[in-house]
Amino acid sequence: MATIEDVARRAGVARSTVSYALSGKRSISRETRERIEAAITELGFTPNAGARALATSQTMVIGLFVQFFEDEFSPAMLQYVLPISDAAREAGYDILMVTESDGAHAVQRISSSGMVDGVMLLNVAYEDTRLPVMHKMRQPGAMVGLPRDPDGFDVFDLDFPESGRILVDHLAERGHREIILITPRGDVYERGGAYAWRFRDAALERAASYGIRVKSYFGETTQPAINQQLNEILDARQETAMIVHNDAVIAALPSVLYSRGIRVPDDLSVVGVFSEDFGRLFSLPYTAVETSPNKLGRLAVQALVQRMLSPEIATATRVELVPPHITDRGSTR
Amino acid sequence: MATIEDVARRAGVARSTVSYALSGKRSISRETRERIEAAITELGFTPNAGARALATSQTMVIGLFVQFFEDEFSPAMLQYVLPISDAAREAGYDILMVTESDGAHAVQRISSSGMVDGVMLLNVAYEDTRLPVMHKMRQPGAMVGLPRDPDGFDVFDLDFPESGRILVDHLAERGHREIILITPRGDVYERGGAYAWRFRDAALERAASYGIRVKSYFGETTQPAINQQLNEILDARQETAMIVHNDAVIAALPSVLYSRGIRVPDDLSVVGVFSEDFGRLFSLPYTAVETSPNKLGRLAVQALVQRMLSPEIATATRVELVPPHITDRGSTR
DNA sequence: CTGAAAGCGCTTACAG
DNA sequence: CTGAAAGCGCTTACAG
Repeated sequence: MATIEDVARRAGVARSTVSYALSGKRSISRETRERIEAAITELGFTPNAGARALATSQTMVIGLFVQFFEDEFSPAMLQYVLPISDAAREAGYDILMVTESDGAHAVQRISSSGMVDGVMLLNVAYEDTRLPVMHKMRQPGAMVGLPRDPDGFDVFDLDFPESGRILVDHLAERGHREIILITPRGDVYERGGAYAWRFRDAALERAASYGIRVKSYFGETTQPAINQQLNEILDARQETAMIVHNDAVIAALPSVLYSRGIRVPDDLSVVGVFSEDFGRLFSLPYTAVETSPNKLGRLAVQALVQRMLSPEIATATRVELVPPHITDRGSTR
Repeated sequence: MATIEDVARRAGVARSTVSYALSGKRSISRETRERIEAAITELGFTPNAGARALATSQTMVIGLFVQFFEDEFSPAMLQYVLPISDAAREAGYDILMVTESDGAHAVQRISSSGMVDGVMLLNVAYEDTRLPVMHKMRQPGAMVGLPRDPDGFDVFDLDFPESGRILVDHLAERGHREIILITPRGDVYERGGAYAWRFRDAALERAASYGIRVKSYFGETTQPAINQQLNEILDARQETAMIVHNDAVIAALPSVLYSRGIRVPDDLSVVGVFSEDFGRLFSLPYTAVETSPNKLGRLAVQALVQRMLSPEIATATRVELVPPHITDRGSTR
């Protein structure tokens, strides 16, 4: 591999001149620049990223920490990863994707060895074990998902309480007085998936204010348990509407309803919480709160990039709950 | 951040001694080692990855190049990414995941800057534009998916021709004489997704040898086109069996069949090509060739790691077509 | 407008 | 068993 030294020799200049030609940090005479450019082309020179990182203390890499839980539905994750990767690249950063099950250890390992300029967390739990490590590392951090202690980070999340409320409002306006609510699985609550109870508590409270009765179930996440549970729920059903806040359940819902001959919205009103892409993937004909993974991912990257560029704001805390928006697919009475 | 110099000073030894204590590449007296270890703990020292990479020419990072095509079904991709990431970590490597749409440029950029020790390609096309770059780069490469010119790389793929044959055999043995075949979308052929025609050609040839008539369709990949096409195919159907080699179509199939009252296998035999995880995700009750993304991903990583460790084999070519295996879910006559 | 040199934080022959 | 020093390939004050 050609080094900057090779280029300098070939162009008959000093290494520093080549470096400045590359960075544009000082003006170079036309002639010199052309000789350097020619040499670079002829030698096929690309600066070595490791050497550059060592000299500048900048790797131009963002660490993306993803956790996969057995009890969660994986396709949703990709919706965040892709926009994050794209947004990072647009800002000139590459993505080191880390999927180790011991997330705290992974963050520690990657941040302390200086492999990345910033850390991005996905699938954040309320008491996330990665947060203590994040607080001590020298790089700035951002995340999608609201933890208990977001101090010093950029945090983006859907406004889940408001999501719960507007779905209840939507059904209340249409006269429903008894509602089924299917939530994430119980484990998610125990693990501290804040989105689960933030959504549910707000929905229950709003329903109570209307005098609406809500029957709440922890949804399953794997087959055949999903279908079995749905059938049991539907066997016992007296309610006229259903709110589903569980990706795996809503993905399975159309076939279960078909098989039972339950028509939506004539026999049952259904609303959910999922992204447009997710809905398209599973052909879901249900009105839903859009979860905007795309938007959340991009916002988080942009905020993180800002933070990496200006250490002054490195200690500020920014929590942004994106307002929910209902996509009406006509699945309610 | 503490450096190796800080540790050396604190332990009262030379930098080199600390380095050797870290790597274990020469014996250190008990006392000295203990002093060094204490210093490391007290200072919270972790070697700087960039400096190490510069000194050793090893980054311990694998570049994973993923392409997302509009006309392909994304959830399948994650099934490869996860096992690859896990297998890499087990071997001591991290994953730089690159999703740029210009794959050739991305490989060029990452490999020439020395950010990775090896390159892994996913979603490989027959005439993959990334291959020419791969042939010129200095790092070893591996891929999942068979290109026209695999020279010098480790290539792993499902044996698609054999997959097509055993599915035809499976239906032939059960007496089917007329079969519907739904393939990937036409674009995939044009783009050079070899798995598409390798599977189809072999299936058609085997069917011909039995005197079985096959009606072949390019499947759609997005709703509502999928359902519409399926309905048209089923309206015109005279066949007794269906082979589906298209993720998006098979994911949508259960609800279409439900809605038309077509029972499997009583009214129609159905077989597909998908992984166990994929089948679980979409609750697919169909007999299928297992695509083993898990196995393919891990094999490719292991081969790549071998290659990175022993430059002697760096020029060898290894093409491994994993024999297909049918998972019988009772969806045929 | 350009060069010579120090320094980033490691590893590894070379010496003893 | 341990140290002093060169070198990996860049960037950036410092000088002119």
